[in-house]
Amino acid sequence: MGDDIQDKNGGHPGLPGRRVTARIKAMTIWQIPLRNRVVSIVGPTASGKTALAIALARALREKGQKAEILNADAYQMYKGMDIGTAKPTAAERAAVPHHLLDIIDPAEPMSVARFQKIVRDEIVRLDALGIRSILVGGSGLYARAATDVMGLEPHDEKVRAVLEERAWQEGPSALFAELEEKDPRAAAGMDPRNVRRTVRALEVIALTGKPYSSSLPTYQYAMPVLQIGLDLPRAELDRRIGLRTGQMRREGFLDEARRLQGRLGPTASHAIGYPQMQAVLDGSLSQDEAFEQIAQKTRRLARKQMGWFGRDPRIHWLEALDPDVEAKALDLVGTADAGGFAADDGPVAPTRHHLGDIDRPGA
RNA sequence: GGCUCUGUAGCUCAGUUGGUAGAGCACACGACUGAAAAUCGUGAGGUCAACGGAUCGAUACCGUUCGGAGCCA
Repeated sequence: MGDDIQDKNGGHPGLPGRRVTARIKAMTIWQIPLRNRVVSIVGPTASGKTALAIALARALREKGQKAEILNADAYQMYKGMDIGTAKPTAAERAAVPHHLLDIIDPAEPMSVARFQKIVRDEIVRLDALGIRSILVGGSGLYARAATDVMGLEPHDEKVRAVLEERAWQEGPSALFAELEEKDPRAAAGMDPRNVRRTVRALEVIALTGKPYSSSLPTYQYAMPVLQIGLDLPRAELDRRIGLRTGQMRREGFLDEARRLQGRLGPTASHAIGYPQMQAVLDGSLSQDEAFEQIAQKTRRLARKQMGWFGRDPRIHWLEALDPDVEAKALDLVGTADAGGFAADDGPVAPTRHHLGDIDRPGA
């Protein structure tokens, strides 16, 4: 067998370049072949991804197709973290089957690699049943891990712990110096002060003996996918975030956090809002201050998400405020299924102004 | 009314024994492969409350005014 390990791992791009990509595309040999094209809905929090996904699933159902929703959000996978993560409501879940919600305990750690395995298994399982997966998520890395050619290198808790201990003892620059020596290319791609990334690079090198790819693969799908992005003006986004934060407060976010007290693991404890609620429970923060902080952090998250998705040239952007978004999304799916789009590219390369700087002053 | 403290970046505050200023957070932009709602980088913000005095030179010293806080009456 001439099976190439690199390939199995998702391939490390940057070597052969565009030409090979084009050939693979022409042959449509997918790393993960599917009968039903996956639809991935991305965009900032509070842009209406869940609502669009449900509307789309229903519209497809009317056309005699089967489509169900897969959660691609790291924090909504946790049981009990409902209000703070703006999990779809019971009514929404009743409308269309949702998968990958409430699948792990808050104490458990989540990771891109683990998520990649879980979603892909689920996508394949549903596909075999003739069901199309509609992915809904706001985390760029997770969305990419689900649909893109992206092989994750191994991981070992002990190796990492040793490196982290060293970073603590010897300082980050000592570790980075070692990385520069062992893998100059990886080192060139990251900041010496970013301990997290330095540690991971050295971890991979220690485990595989091979250099670490410090940069993300080029945009290439591992399966038939259509990505739809929801865009909206910043002012409107901020307004919605404010409203949603207020709603979380009214729905009892504080009580939810009280129930989860002391049970949040390394990943779950980083979810926006929970540390703030904990501070309220400790008495070190007032509720008003806490919710103001939550809204602020959520706004920042939204900016970050817009930046991340704005860079992906394959996303087909729709205006969230457009009254016809649902119909337009359905059209996109139809066109994609008919082979109307090149496998990896949208019809129009997205430009900066798609991403909500409409309300920029001056001009 | 008297006494004391106080007014520096959007916010909380450093600082200059007199040579026109910084930090954290927020904001803008960016990087990103097993914590990603993470981690990290870069940048833009200030007639140092106002006016006057002394000084080569004031945000800093002196005076007055205005605004805040506290104590005593």
